[in-house]
Amino acid sequence: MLDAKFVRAEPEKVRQALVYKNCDPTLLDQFLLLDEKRRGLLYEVEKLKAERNTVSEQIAQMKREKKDAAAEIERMREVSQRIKEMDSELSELEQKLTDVLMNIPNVPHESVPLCKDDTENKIIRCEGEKREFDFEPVPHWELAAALDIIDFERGSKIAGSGFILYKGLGAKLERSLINWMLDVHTLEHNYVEVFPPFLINRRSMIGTGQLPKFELDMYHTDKDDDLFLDPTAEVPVTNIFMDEILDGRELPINLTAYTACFRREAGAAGKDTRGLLRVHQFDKVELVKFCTPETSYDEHEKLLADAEDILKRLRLPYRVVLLSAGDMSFAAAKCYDLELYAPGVDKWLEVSSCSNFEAFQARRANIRYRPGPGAKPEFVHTLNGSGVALPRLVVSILENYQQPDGTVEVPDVLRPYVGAEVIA
RNA sequence: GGAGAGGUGGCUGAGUGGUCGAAAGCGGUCGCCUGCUAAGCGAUUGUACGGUCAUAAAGCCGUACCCCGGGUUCGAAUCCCGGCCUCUCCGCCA
Repeated sequence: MLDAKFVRAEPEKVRQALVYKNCDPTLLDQFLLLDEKRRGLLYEVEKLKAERNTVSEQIAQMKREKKDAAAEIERMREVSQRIKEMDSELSELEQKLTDVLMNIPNVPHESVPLCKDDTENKIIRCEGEKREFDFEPVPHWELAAALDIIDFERGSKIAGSGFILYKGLGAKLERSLINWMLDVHTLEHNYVEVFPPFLINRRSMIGTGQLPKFELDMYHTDKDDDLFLDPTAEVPVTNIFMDEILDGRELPINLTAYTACFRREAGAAGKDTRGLLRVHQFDKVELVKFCTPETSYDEHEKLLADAEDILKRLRLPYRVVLLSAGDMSFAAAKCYDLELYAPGVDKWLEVSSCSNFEAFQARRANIRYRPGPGAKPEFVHTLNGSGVALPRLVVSILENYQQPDGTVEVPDVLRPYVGAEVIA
């Protein structure tokens, strides 16, 4: 959520954000109109409340002196009635105002290309060499089926399409990757590991910006519980400090978490759905940072480097893409995607989005810090990035490390975890 | 699932329907003092929204906030109802 004062002061920046992030541009005018109305009404009702407070005090005084206050009480009865009516009108206005504000996206950082779609995304750099094959590389679903490490049919049988059953060394590879990535981030990148709940309440989903706009993308339990299945560890981990005031001296706080992630992927039907490319449940190791506004863009680069390090250590070819405004998420101010090359499907696959949300999430989730002793609390800046998401990483490993006989070499760094040099 | 207790400021913890934004302590900040440190003394110390000012800061004025939402009342931290959460005991269970 943006600061109402910012929207008032910089309407043109907000209008631009609405246009380039493909949101309803009239939201700005709705906001300004409602805001104006609200301030007028607020002034009126507060005047009445001030009167009520003074007269109530007089009544108390008169009662103490045993004087008759019947006339004042009668008058205040009417004033209170009036206040009640105006208050309910006001809270209706405020509800509308919040609804509007909640649907206004974050403003892109000045370094972000202004474009409504992905056509102006910038490839910042490519890392690692694409492997030269002296045979025709096959897609991961063929490799996995032949090696019997993923059973797509039985996964579907249990849950539905887009749900994966890993087997044998496939399951072990998955578990190894999770453990290895967590070890790298905690032991070498200075993150603290957390293991959050996988079911999340509505308030938290609003806090990070998944709601109210994207409710249909989420799995939701029945009305009595009103809980959502974790779509990304960003949600439970960012909300750890909801409604708290952090000590500025503790910042930056770096957290990493493994969670399963659940997404309905409504509206993505038929697109890249083969094999592991787009699934409803997947594993992910996430990186989350809380920092001061002064350092958030430096921390953003560090976050990117920490995620990239995983891909470098696995010696996989990838590229770094700076997303344009229209391709970024609703809450982000700036975002880099990491895309791994997968030779079997001959595609660049997104395995991480590293975003700086500035104070957008912190304002919604009410996460503040005290810059110094006795100083006023300020909103923190929050950042997160996948470090990294598993299915497409597995795709890239299988397809890049495949051998002519259909077996797959295990990357060096994973061998102690998998306990094998080859998946055969 | 059943029974009970409770949710107060950065923290601990009092609290009477009106003089409570809220005692006290801790912590923080500023100053004094002790030649350093520790201790001591004095003062100060919540947040949000709106207004005033020049849509700067400070100041000043107002309103709201003692878990959340309703209600009673001229007036609610205080009384009533609903919800959420925490703790204890029992049940069930990994």
